Amino acid sequence: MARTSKAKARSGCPVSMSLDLVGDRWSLLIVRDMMVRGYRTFREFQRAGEGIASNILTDRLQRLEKSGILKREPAAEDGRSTHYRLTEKGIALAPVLLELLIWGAHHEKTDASCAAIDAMEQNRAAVIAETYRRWEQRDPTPLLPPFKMQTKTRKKPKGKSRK
Amino acid sequence: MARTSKAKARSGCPVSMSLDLVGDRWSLLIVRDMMVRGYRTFREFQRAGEGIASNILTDRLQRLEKSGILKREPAAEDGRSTHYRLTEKGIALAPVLLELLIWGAHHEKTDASCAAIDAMEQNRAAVIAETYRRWEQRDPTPLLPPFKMQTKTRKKPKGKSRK
DNA sequence: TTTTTAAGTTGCAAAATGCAAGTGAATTGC
DNA sequence: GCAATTCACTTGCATTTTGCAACTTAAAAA
Repeated sequence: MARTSKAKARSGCPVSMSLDLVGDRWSLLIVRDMMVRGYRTFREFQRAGEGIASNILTDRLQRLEKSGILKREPAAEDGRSTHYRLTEKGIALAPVLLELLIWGAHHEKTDASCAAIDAMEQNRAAVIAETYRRWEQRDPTPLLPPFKMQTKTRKKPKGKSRK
Repeated sequence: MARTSKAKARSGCPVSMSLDLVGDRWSLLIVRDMMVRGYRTFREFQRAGEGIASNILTDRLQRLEKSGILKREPAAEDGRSTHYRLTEKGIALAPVLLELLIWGAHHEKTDASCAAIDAMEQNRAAVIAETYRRWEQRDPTPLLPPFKMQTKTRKKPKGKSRK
């Protein structure tokens, strides 16, 4: 059940308040899917995310909508479908995601190319600007391709996964 | 019970891997306490954090230690006490926290002074540099003062809380 | 008209969280 | 030296959140 909108603010610290909204394992992944992969539908989040359950996805989409990070709009081309779109507040999370990306790439073994990360790190402003441009123009071209999903029971395959 | 070190990586995406480590409601608050407030002991986290239960705090500290974000060292001056200290990997979260701070301050009603946030936003590199300096020199002076805690059952008092 | 598909909902089991009380070793106060 | 206090946890238990599989409803396709 989605929590009611005025649930709990733990302190007046901005970091704490930010984490009240997006401090869980899924919210920022959904925002990432919308921001850098151009995903817009429930289906896309569910299939191409890293295995979120549909009830949790429903809950997170509702919470993100309530906190003003995204909004839903009916899909023009298909009456069954809904498009989710980031608000200005949502797209403003771009720097947070970029720093999480850079940090993870430096300190964990990820599938990201070092060269690509270095390039982003050297050009943070340009990456952010391009992210905003794509959002403003509703350009759904992925900024980054999705990374391979890990299967539950086996380890990461040894081969070099992406160029 | 703290999860074993090779628990679950959900995908090779750096953002996802970062969130596997710090994507919960408490981990980044602990890092913030260490980074900008100079807190070092269990006690300080427990009292001045925003109400974390002691068993959860224990669990988070263990997890953060296992993931290499902080390390524990016995307190020289008191045999009962332990000092927690960020590693290089931990202090490297500074940009993530700074962006969360800026985002929260802009998009939520927080207790942070607008002028202070603006100053940080205009001087990100200087803020990060100062954070690193304090870490390197083990300077425990708070970079930012703690914000007021919210009580559970009543709303935020109306008076202007901090200048 | 039947079948598929999108976007959920529902029920239930398992895990994580929160709370209060308790533990044991080190330290302080007297 | 000894009782009281402090620090860093544990433990037990209730509540909440998550994960999983199956089911539903409306719209589109065949």
